[in-house]
Amino acid sequence: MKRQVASYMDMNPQHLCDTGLSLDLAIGPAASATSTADHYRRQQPRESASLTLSLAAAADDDEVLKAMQSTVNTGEEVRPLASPCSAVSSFSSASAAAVCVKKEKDVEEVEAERVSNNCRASDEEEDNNCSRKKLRLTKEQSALLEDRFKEHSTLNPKQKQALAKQLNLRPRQVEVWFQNRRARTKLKQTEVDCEFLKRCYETLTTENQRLQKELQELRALKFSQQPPFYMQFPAATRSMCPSCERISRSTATATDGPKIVGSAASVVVAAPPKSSHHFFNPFTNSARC
DNA sequence: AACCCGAGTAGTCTTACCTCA
DNA sequence: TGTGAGGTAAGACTACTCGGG
Repeated sequence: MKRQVASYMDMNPQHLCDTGLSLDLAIGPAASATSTADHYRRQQPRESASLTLSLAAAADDDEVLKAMQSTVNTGEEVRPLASPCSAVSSFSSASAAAVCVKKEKDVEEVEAERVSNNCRASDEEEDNNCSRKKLRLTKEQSALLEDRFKEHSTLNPKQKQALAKQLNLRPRQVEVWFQNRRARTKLKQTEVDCEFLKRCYETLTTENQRLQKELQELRALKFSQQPPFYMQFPAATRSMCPSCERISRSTATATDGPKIVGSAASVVVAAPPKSSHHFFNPFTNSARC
């Protein structure tokens, strides 16, 4: 998709698609990389909305957190300027001729017209008439709402009234805007969480494959050598952990062999705790993480 | 009972893309 | 080949309903 629709989300599904990432792994088969934002929203199970970052921090954790922060903090809405014609057609049932006349007007004029065409707080009758008429907030209104949202994501009745008055909107409109804004924020957060979990999944999968391979090789060695291969190593070997570069004194005793296998097998589903990350690698004759 | 909120969704608008004359 | 009009799909946005606290 080359379409460059301005989005209120920095990391919406389409964005992820553009970067070659997909969400299907993280949120299940219902959502795919090609799913639209709406599709994604609707297919997403409720449980996923409360995803927690319970996995251990990954290497790129900071990056994810940064992204989260930026998406939450900015929350800016880059809406393309509506063309004069479409702006007018959005808020009045004027004839095509009238629409064409608006082409002559500049953007500000149209913006002002949009305000005047909006349902006003004081005009109850008009409220009924245009109850389902599409309202498009002006840039100024959106900006102020965003500012208030940054301060508080919820409003008390007093704040709502004041803001509605300030924006020349109905309190109900302000209330709905905040509800939708919170929903967008939550959705965005869910997307970030999904992306983070996906990366964790990929990392663990890679690690799992590596360990499985290692385990296989260890087993092959174990059965091909008599006496057991681990007996051939000196009782104590100095080696360096390639990750933390600490010299460790690995004691390759007879009990170490099965322990290695056990360790490798146990990491299939869970990453080993960092505190006990030193173990002896018979292939490199060194301890590693 | 009234109010607010989240989730889901309908309706509307905007834009990009495609086809065709 | 270039271009403008018309149609359409997708995305964004606003507002509504409903159930729950």
